[in-house]
Order: sequence, then C-alpha cells, then structure tokens
Amino acid sequence: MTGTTGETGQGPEGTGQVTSVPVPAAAGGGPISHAIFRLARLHRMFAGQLLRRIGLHPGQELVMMHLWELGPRRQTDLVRLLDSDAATMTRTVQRLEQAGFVRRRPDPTDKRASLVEPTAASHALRREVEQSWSRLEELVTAGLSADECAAALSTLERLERNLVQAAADPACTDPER
Amino acid sequence: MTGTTGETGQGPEGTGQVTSVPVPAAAGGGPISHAIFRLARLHRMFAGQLLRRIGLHPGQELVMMHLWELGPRRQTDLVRLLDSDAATMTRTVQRLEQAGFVRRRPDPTDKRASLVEPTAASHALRREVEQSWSRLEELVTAGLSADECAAALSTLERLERNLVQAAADPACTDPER
DNA sequence: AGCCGATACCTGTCCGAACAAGTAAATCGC
DNA sequence: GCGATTTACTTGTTCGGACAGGTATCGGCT
Repeated sequence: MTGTTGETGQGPEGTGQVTSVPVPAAAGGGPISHAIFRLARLHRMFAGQLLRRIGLHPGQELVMMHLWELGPRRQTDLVRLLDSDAATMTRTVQRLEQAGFVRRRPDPTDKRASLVEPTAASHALRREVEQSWSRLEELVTAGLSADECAAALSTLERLERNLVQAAADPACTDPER
Repeated sequence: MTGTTGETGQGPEGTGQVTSVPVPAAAGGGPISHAIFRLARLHRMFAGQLLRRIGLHPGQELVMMHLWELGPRRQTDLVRLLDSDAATMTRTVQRLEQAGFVRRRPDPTDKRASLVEPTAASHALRREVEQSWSRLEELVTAGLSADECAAALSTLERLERNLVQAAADPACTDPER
C-alpha cells in the first residue's frame, strides 16, 4: 500500500515539489492567450499544493467555502454559484461526503433536490482553507503595491468580461468566418 | 448519430453552447486568485469550443503547434516545451497517433526515446488551429488598444513571474506559516 | 385531472492533469 | 568493464471538467 494517504479515499499527499517551470516561449499563437494559459497552470499548481496538505482536492475547496459562507445549499445552487457542471458537482459532493466534510439530506420541499451541508468536522478546515487562499494571494501579488493590485484585478476582470460578452454573442464562436 | 462521433475514438462533438457565466461574487478568498480562476475557466471553455470543431481536444493543439513549428521532437522535448507531465504527454501522443495526426518512430540515437512527428494529414489542420487561436486572442482582447494589450500582457507576465519565483523559493509553500 | 416541458440529479464516457511506481536504456564514476 | 545514478517512457490511479443520455419530479396549461 504505497499511497497510505487517506482512510476514506481522500487525503491526497504529494511531494510538495513545484517544478521550476521554464516558461516555454510559445509557438506562434496569441501571446495573451498563452499568458493566461501559463498563469492559470501555475496558479492551479500552487492551489493544489496548498490544498493537498489540508486534505482537499482543487475545486472541492470552492464548494466548501460557499457552504461555510452560505449554509446548506442544493446541488443546483452550488452549480450556479461555482458556474460548474452538474455532473461534476454530483461526484465532487459524493467525494466530499465520503470524506466526511459534507452531509446530504433530501430537500423537504422538492423531492428531486438534495440539500448539501457542511459537517461539524469540516469547520475545522475552514481556517486552513482561508489561510491557504490568503497565502496564494500573497504569492501572486508579491511585490505589488495596492494600486498595482487593483490595476491587475481590473485587467483580469476586463479580459473576463470580454469572454463573458463573447459567450453571450452568438456570432462570436459559431457560424461566421 | 450521437455517439458515433469519431472512427478512432477522436472527434469530439459538442453543442457549441457557452453558458452565460454569472460570475459568482466569490466567497471571501483573494480577489485576484478568483479572477485568475474564472478567467482561466472561460478561456479554457472557449479554446475547447473552438478546437472541438476541428477535431482536437484542448491540450492537443499545443503539441501539434510545436510539432508543426519545430518538426519531429522526442516526447521529453515536448514535455519540456509545454511544461507538461510526462505521463500526460504519453497518453496525449497516443491519442494523437490513434487519430492519425502524429506518427511515432524510435529515436535512432537513443533506444529509450521515441520521435514524434506530425503526419501529412495533420498539416491540413494547422491553418484552422492557428485561426482558432487568433480568434480566441481577438475575443479576449476585444476593444483593447495595442497599449492596453501590452499592459495586460505585462500584468499577466508579472503575476506569472511571481509564481515562478515562489516556486523556486523553497520557503514559500513548504514549512513556515 | 392529465399532459408536457423544464428541473434536479445520476451514470457513463472521454479527456487532461497530477502523482506514484515500474521498466528499459543511457551515462557517469571508478 | 561494471555498478550506481539518471533519463525516457509507460501504466495505474484519482481528480476535475465536459458532454450525452436517462430517471424522477415539479409546474404550468389546457
């Protein structure tokens, strides 16, 4: 049993090593797209690394944070909050339940729905999760002034808005060209 | 013909629908981290959508672009170029081979290695892939001036550099805190 | 009441990402 | 030359993400 990681199938456990990341000089494509791609990869890598040591997998922490913040929710609500996929949410919640961080209970007002609520045990994680997020934020914004942070945030949101808008505009990705 | 998508197991075929993305107001955590997260998700969604219609899955196009650009490479080189995972690369190349976009041949100078080269058939895709990337870049940077684009790129690179540096610094993620 | 379309969820499948472990071959050091 | 280490690749496993169905339920409409 090499990976004597978790008693419940949870409990990831890695080396904690972040590879040095040479940052390849991209082959042609859009520079901003590539930059987003690489930044996202690094960001994911760090988040995963920070989370792993507190027993969560990337993505699960977002569910937990919403549950801690808002209390019991239906899966559908979680899907909407995280803008996630229903199928993914089903299995994520199943794993969180199996890991003991979440409980499920039928919605009294809707026999189709199930309410998801954080367990008492899960609350012990909250502080750690929030610290990890703060830590990640510190790493990302290291050496940036408050103004620069605000500018960076504004830039990211601008790019995001562009994509959101493009998603709404049918002509953008579909027919044309 | 719903599931009869590809004769080789390839050939993704989706609805082409990009959900509207409500952009949840995040629960607590670092605003920049969340922005990166959401931007990356949207970006991935669009890239996937554009690629799907030309018969590739996200990630595969990066391999192909490097091969088209640089010619035959060993898998290890591809791993380094994309800063990817060796195991992922093995299976990605296997799928590309199975789909007929890539051929593999033993490296004459190193019996461990295998050379990966684009097939003639794959070259027909090149233009489409490059157009898709251009298109994605247009969507992301819609309405931005050249200066704003440069600034955005600089911002993204700055954040990336921070993470790269943090990755190199052992004290950042490991013990401490 | 009965019907029909929307919802809420589940399962199956395919894919990329990451880690662990193992095999074969190359290379270094003696 | 030979053993120890490194390298190149493969396989197994676990996740998240996305799409394609399928089932039970809810609701509005007739």
